[in-house]
Amino acid sequence: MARKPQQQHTEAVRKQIIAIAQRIITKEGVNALSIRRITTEMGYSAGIVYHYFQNKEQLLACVLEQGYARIMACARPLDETLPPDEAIRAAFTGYVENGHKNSAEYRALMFSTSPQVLGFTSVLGDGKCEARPALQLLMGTLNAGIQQGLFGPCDPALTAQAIWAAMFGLLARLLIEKDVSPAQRAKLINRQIELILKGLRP
Amino acid sequence: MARKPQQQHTEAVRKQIIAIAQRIITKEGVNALSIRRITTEMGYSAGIVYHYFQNKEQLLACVLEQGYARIMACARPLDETLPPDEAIRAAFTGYVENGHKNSAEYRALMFSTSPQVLGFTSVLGDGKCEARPALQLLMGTLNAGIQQGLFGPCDPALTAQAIWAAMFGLLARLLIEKDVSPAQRAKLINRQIELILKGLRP
Amino acid sequence: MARKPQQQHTEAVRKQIIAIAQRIITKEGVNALSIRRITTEMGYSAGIVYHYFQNKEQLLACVLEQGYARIMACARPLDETLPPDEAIRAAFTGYVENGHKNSAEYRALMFSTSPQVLGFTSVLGDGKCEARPALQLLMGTLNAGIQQGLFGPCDPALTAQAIWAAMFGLLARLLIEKDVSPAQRAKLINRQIELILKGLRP
Amino acid sequence: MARKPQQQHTEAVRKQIIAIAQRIITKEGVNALSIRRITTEMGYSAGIVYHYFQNKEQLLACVLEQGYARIMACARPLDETLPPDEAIRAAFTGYVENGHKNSAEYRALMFSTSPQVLGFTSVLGDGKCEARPALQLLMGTLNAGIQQGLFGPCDPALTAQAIWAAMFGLLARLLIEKDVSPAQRAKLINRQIELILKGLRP
DNA sequence: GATGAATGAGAATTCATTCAT
DNA sequence: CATGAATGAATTCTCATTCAT
Repeated sequence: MARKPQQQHTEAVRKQIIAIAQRIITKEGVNALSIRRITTEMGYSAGIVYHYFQNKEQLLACVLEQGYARIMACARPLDETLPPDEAIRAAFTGYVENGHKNSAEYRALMFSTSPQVLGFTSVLGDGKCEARPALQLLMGTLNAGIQQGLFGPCDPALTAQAIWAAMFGLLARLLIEKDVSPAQRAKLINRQIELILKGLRP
Repeated sequence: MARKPQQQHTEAVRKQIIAIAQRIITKEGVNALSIRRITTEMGYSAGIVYHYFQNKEQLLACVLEQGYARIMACARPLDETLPPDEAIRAAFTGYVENGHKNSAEYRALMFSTSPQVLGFTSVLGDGKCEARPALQLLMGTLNAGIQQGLFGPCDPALTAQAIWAAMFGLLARLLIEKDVSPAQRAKLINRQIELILKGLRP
Repeated sequence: MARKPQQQHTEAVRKQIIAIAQRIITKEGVNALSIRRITTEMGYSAGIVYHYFQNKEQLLACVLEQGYARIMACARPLDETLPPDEAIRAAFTGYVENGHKNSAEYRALMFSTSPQVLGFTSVLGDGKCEARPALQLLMGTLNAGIQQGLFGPCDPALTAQAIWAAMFGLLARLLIEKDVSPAQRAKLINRQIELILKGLRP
Repeated sequence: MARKPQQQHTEAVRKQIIAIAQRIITKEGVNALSIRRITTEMGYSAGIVYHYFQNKEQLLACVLEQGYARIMACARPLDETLPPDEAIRAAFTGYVENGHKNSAEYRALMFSTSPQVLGFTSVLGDGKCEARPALQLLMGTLNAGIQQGLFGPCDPALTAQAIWAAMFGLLARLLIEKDVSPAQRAKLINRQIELILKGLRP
């Protein structure tokens, strides 16, 4: 009977740690994150973090994993009722805009070379297309397009990776170069998608 | 009379600082860079840096600027004697392979959000195509291709930026995900360029 | 009725704590011992220790006491069927070799200045010979040797302490200087015992 | 001109660090030594230590080296004008009494297993007798005694090590067991030396 | 121009211990 | 009996920076 509120509290503190860490990263980048800052902001002592996490590294991994989940939850998935090309256009427009909104978090996540983070962000490896839901979906859409004669024949795995890398590149630079105007951003997104879709033509 | 050799010496020390910093970054990444390490390796005392640079930040900017110059110098420029599509293929293959070789330095450079660094690495802004020699060249090649009927009509500035972003995205992820096999890397590069070139067709 | 199994359990936990602490000390030295490590290895929470012991210090004293008992149990006692000189030779050879095997534990024990530990490890005080079974035995052997004319007359208590200190010194330094070869170790042990036995001659 | 006082000051601070460290060790043992404590007592900031020493370990080694030097300087060396047995008696009486006076320091030194410290405290290894001046002297005295017919023939190196270990053992236990009365201490020292000298007889 | 002393802030971790539950 | 949350003090060490000399 007494356990539930306790558990809730426990979970709450853990979540609070993650939340504050997330906020710091989002606002000031991953280098600004320190155990001390988190706990000071919480009004707790520094040691408490080691109650809930083994390491700073592990804590960071959790934070980024949560961030990844959030981003993925926000991302409009490929709409399978649309024609493949329209689906791709819609999904990636959403993807870039969404990433742009969660700028710092996305950057911390997608630029991280930590093995733990790469565990769910890496996409280029041979066979990664099967491991990543997003890429799998994209591959499916490509296959559909090919069967419908909308797209020319191609290796769908490699192509999915190429498309993903291209869109990532645009988003990455938009995050790095902060002062691109919204109008220019929209134009770039459109042009990028256009280029890709034309590249897929039979 | 005595000033010139003095100035030369001054310049030499400055260059040495930058060179060592560059080496550290190249070998061990930007986080391994510390004033102490630089000066210790030089056999000087730490304070010396503040005679030549205001800040660590400013020093870093200088280092990266030099790095940028070096990378640009290494990059195979667009070969204007080749047909435009071949020129693009050759240039970007070289670009990615080259960036992959200077991994840490390239990453420090291209992922930096420092205004000073962005001063010569930003590419997405409206009008940036005229400011960046590399993009200018690419734009020229695109124009040539369009005139030759190889490429369909398009906004060459926007297209150059899109192409550049796409290739950057691939390189960026190759740098982040360290364990992509050379074979897979080659395939990805090829597929990416193929996709782009097909996207340019009339 | 329910108390007895409870008490048994209580005792069992206490023993387990001591056993694990002993293992840690034996393997990694006394500095590697921490409450957390003990309880983690037990699958208990850290607080549990304070149900069974007042302090880390007190816990440590208990551990060392047990260790002392074990070492004493292992030590080949003086064989009263042998001639006194042979008995001494055999016992101390065994003593040094045995201490060398349980290196870390022996060191933690014999170098400890904690009053609690000294309660059963001190040997030099006036009258300690009667309080320490090991010294008592040695004294008996000396007396036997004297009566048999094997050893010259002497104060047996003082002599037992001197002999013990001499052998302790050799063992102590063997533990401190880790890289003495087994051959050299054997030679030193022999020489030490030889020196002592000759010193006892009439 | 300005350099000398500077150098003097530099040296002074270094010495002060060592002196305070020495005092802490002497008073409260080697485990009580911390960088913070040293610098706080000096009225300096903690970082200063790393100006003068690379490590805590290195600092400790310096402290102990100094301590070793001091102890050695205090130790009455073997008096070569005395007959060998008298020389040994005098030297070791002085050695034990002296070690007893600098109790904690001696303990920190002689019980340390740090390689750096063992570099000048180890004595048991094969050939160490040639490397340690003190042992060399003792060996010389033994040889003299043998030639004079005072001592029986023996391996002088091994014997020197054995004697040294025996006396070390007595001193070590005197340091560990703090409450041995001066009278008992004197008796023990005498008995120990007696035992050894008798052991050396032909 | 160059040094070396010195700082102060901050980094991650570890630990023994307490206490309400 | 046992837990788990929490603390607070301690640990070594690193770093950018300043400044008198």
